[in-house]
Amino acid sequence: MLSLAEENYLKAIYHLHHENNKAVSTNDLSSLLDTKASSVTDMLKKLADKSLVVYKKYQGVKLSDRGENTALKVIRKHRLWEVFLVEKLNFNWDEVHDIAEQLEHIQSEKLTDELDRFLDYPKRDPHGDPIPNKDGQFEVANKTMLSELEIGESGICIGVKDSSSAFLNYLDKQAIALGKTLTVKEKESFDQSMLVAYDNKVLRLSEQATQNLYIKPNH
Amino acid sequence: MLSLAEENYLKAIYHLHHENNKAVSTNDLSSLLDTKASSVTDMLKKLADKSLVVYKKYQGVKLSDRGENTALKVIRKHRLWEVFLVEKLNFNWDEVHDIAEQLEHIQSEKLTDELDRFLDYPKRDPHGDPIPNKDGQFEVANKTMLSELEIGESGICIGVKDSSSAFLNYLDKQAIALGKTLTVKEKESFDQSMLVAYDNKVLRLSEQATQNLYIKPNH
DNA sequence: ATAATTTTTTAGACTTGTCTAATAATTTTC
DNA sequence: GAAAATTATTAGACAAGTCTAAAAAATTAT
Ligand SMILES: [Mn+2]
Ligand SMILES: [Mn+2]
Ligand SMILES: [Mn+2]
Ligand SMILES: [Mn+2]
Repeated sequence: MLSLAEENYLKAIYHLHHENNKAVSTNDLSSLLDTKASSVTDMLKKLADKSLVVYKKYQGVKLSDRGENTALKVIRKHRLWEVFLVEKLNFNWDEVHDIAEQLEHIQSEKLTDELDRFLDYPKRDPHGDPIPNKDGQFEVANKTMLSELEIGESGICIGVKDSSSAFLNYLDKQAIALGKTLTVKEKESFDQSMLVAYDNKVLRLSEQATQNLYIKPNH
Repeated sequence: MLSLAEENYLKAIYHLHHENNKAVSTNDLSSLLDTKASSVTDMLKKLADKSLVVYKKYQGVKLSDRGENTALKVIRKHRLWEVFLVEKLNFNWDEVHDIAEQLEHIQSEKLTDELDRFLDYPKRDPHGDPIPNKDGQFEVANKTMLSELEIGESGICIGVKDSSSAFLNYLDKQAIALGKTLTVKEKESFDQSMLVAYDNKVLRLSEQATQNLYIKPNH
């Protein structure tokens, strides 16, 4: 059975690997996990000994099949608990991440699967991220960044890249939520900001905002 | 913030203290927690440094007010999660303890209180144990051991002392559940076993069984 | 009241996961 | 292609929580 620390490393390696599609560097792990690089090196050796990662000195690290499987289980739990907190316990989407970071380490396959059933097998978490099923499979959505849309194009907001409280609160304040249809009215070449229409309003969104909103484009 | 180990010690001290109403010994803690006595001594010193317990060498340990408060919070969480698992996730009462041992350490007051609300402020857990409210208060039931009842007396089964899987499974097999009315028909002085009537049957219960069933006596 | 037994504490060690400081390898710059 | 900068690893230390073995205190028995 894996420790909390080991599970967190596997999850971090999974996320970083699927961001850039190449071996994950010690420093990237160190900054994501908020630990020193030397601690990361130590842990990578341990994970390699347990055949959870493939690690060669100075060449970064990748998950083994077993490692990826384990990471997906942790991610599944994280996202299911986030759904539970929002759907059943009245939490807002900006409040759930830290608690899910704790709950994702609870060990009980029956608990996970019963929770999944209780929530009616949700496909996405409150931030739009896909929830792996019991076998680790999940649906990849057809999505682009809002910043990629051209003037006149529109699409449905289906997720956030940055799920920090700060960004989620900003979206709440602007009444931008998952499921809303956004239409690009103008793009400012000076600062890449956009005028975006939705509901009955038009709003200017900064580049930081448009580069963190996932859109399912219409057509 | 307290570690998982510290919380488990506080909870163990709480339970042992309220069993015998006297200072808790190192060996009793050691056997309940399944650690060596020397480890217990080490931890008691740490807890005393943090003013969570009152500890004097060779004289056992008691909880401070802060320590008792903390223990009650952990117990509250443990029992609320047990209710959740049974009421919402289809768990049987003999399957919930080990998972609740993990869930009781999740840190979020809002989570605990929302869970309480979601479950409709339950007063007792699946084993009949009282659930402390937000302020640590709980209802003490008027109860005796089944073994204390005289022939002809009856009462409602409201809890178990031993909540091991083995005992709970045995009760399931005999269809003895919380809420059932039991009537003592005979007591055997040789082995303290009892003939007990409930539903439409009469059953012989051993001393081990009758000393682990809590009864709310009629009148 | 001494001896024997039991309980508890101390001393020293080990594991996990982390850190700092120093060193080594790799990559970038000129 | 050497020097400089960056990235990664090693060496040695530390805190938490545990262990074994030995010593000390308390309790029980004679
Ligand atoms: Mn999250
Ligand atoms: Mn999420
Ligand atoms: Mn329990
Ligand atoms: Mn219980």
